[in-house]
Amino acid sequence: MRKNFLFMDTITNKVDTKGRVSLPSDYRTIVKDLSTEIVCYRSLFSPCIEGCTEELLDKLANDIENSLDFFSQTQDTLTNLIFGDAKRFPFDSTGRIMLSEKLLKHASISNTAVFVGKGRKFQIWNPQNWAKEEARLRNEVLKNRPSLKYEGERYD
Amino acid sequence: MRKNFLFMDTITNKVDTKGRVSLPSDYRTIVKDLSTEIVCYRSLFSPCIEGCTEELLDKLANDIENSLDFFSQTQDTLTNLIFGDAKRFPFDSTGRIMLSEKLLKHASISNTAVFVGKGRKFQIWNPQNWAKEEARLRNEVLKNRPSLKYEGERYD
DNA sequence: TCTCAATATATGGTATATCATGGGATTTTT
DNA sequence: AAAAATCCCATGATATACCATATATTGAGA
Repeated sequence: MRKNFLFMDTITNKVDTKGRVSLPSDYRTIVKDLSTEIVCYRSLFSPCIEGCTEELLDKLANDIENSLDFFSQTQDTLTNLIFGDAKRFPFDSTGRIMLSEKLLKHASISNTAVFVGKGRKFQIWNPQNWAKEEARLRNEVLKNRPSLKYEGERYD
Repeated sequence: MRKNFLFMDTITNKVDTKGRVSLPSDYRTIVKDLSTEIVCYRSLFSPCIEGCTEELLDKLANDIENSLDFFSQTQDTLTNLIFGDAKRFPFDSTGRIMLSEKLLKHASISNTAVFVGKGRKFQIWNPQNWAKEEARLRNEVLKNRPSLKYEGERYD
């Protein structure tokens, strides 16, 4: 897995009538040396779209493949949901992608989309929903400061 | 195993009176440099058709052959069933395949087929059945959030 | 610190290419 | 000879590529 690339910052862009949005240029440069597309899917737990490089999903596919769990049930469930939903979104020379109806609906996005960096991934939110969610998250963190455990290999 | 090919997304295509279906173009490009056919077989656990590249089945055969795994006996049985059922389905210049009666019946497909990406594999469902199955899976995931953790990365 | 020019990025609109699908012609199978 | 499978062409819908304009960001000079 390539290191030193992180989706960061929060950027607000317009969605036109055809569903086109400019992918923030910072995000584009992350992918550029590999390809000209990004992968998006409906978040399983939030009303937003999630995005990442195909590289990340490819790694997931590999790990599953090599775990000798070709027939495992849990793998089955999750791979169905993630790969079944994920789709490549190529961006043209002007840097736009065309989000599908399904994705836009899931995130309640119509005119405006907010890109929120999340490290190896990013999310796309409806502006109002993101404002609320961010407030909620900040509040939660203040209340019970969670530990960022490194031994357990969880960084989220 | 070749990198960077993933069956993704969910695509709905028609099955015409002759039994022809367009293999989604994204799926075709995955196979194109190798061949012009895809392998399909009846899913062992769901009322759907499964598809993959011949390459993947080849890898499966190899893995079983070289496995010292204690449970490989079970894997062996399952593999037998798959190889007994699997068949190559060539697609023509317009990208269509003709699924067999046996497969269509197993998945209860008549007019419409839904292609569901699954990483290195994909599935073909009856539309109603897939809708139900997807709902079920999403529900299950929401109830008891399983972790898809591999070497510190989270994919969900 | 401010202003203005230069550059990069975002957005709107239009032309072009691609894909799914229907139908007919040709070949193969039984 | 009949049935089935394969191939090939035509078409409408839709996504993609491209060009043009607007907006924002950056940097230099005062």
